[in-house]
Amino acid sequence: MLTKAEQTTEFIIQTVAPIFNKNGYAATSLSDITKATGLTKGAIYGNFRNKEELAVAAFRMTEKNMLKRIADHQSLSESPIEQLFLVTDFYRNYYNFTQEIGGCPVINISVDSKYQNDILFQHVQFSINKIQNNLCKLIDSGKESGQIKLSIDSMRYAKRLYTMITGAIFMTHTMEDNSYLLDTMDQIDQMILTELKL
Amino acid sequence: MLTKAEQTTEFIIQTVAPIFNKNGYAATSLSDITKATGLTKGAIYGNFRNKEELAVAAFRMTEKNMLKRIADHQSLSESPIEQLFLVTDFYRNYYNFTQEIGGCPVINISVDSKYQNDILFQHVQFSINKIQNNLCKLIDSGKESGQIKLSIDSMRYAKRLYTMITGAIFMTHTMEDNSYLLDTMDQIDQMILTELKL
DNA sequence: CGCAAAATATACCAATTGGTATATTTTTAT
DNA sequence: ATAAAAATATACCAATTGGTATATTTTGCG
Repeated sequence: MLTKAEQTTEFIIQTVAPIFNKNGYAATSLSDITKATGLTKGAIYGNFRNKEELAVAAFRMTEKNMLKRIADHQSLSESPIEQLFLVTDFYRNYYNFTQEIGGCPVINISVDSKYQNDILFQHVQFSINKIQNNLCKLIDSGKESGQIKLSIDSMRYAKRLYTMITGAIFMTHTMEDNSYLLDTMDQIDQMILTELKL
Repeated sequence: MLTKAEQTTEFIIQTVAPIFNKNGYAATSLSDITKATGLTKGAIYGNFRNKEELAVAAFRMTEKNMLKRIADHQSLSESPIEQLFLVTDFYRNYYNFTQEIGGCPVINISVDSKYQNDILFQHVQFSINKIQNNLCKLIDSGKESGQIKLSIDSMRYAKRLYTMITGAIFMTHTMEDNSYLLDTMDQIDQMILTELKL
C-alpha cells in the first residue's frame, strides 16, 4: 500500500509530466506547477529537491510508460516478424496517444534539454538506445528462427527503422497530419516484407 | 548602401538567431540578448517591438539562409535525378553546418514553438512545405524529362523523403552521431536508383 | 484517543524577467 | 559645421522567477 506522501509524489509527477513535455523545462514555471497540482511550493519542494529533479522524474515516468506500452503491444505475438509488424502497428496509433501527453517525449525533451540540461538529455539518449536495442534483438531472433535474412546488419537496420519512425513522428506533429506516420509505417512494413523476410 | 541602423538590425538578428535556435524562446532572456550583442535594451527595443518579433526575425533569417543553401547546391546540375542526389549530398554535410547554428532550426523551433508561439510555428510549417514542394517539383520534372517513373506519386514520395531526412537529422543531433545522416542519405540514394529511376 | 513525525501551507527572499519613459549620443542631410 | 532626426543608453518599473525558513496541518502508529 502506498502511503499518502508517496501518492502525492506520484500525483505531482503525473500532473506535471505533460506540462514539461509540452512547454519544456524553462517555460514551465513553479507557479504553473502549483496551479496544475493545486498544491503549494511547500508540498512540491517537500517531495522534490528542485525543479530539475521534478522534470527528470516526470520524463522518466513518461518514458517508462511508453516503453511498457510498446513492450506490451509487442508481446501480442511470439514471432519476431510478427512483432516487427506490431511495432509499426503501435506507432500507427502514436499520434493519438502522444497528443494527450503533449507530443513525443523523446523528441520534445531531446530538443529542449540539448543545450540546457545534461541529465535530461542523457536520459533521452538512454531511451533511444533501449528502443533501438529492442528492434535489434527482434531482428536477431528473426535470424535465429530462420525468418530473416542472415545478411542483414541488425543494429544498422534497427537504427534505420527508428530513424524513419522518429522522422514520421516529428512530421505528423509539426504538420498536424497523421498521414506521415501512417505512410511511413506502410513503408516500413514493405521493407520488412521485401528486405528482411526470407 | 545599408544605413547604420539597418546594419544594427541585421547584426542583432545574426547574433541572436543561434541563441534562440539553441535555447528556445523562453530560455532566451533579454539579458542573454544584450550580453551577446553588447547592446542595451534601448537598442534592442528600438529595432524590434518585442522579444517575439525578434525571435520571428531570427528564425526567418536562418530559414532563408538554409533554403538558399539548398537551392544553390541543387543548381549545380540541371538534371532532376542529379539534383535529387545533390539534395542528399547537401544533407550529408548538414550536421557540420547546423552545429554552428545550434541545431536544425526546423526541428528546434517546431518543438519549441508548438505550444508557445503560433506565429513561429506557422513559419516552420511554411518552411517545411517549401522544401517538400521543391522535392515534389524535382520528381515531377524528372517525370517530364523521362528520367523518373510516371507511376510515382510525386508529393507522397517527396513527403516520404523529407520525413526520412528529418528523422536522420534528429537522430544525429540527439545521438551526436553523424552516421544516422550518412546512412539515411545512402538509403535515399538507393531508393532513387531502384524506385524512382526508369 | 493522543502524540510524534511527516507533509503541506504560508510568508518571505533576492534576483531576474520583459518592457518603457526619458535622457543622451550618433547619424545623416544640408 | 550644424541642426534635426534617428538610434542608443540609462534608469527605472511591476511582476515573476526559483527557492527557503518557519508555521501549521495531516498522517499513521501505539
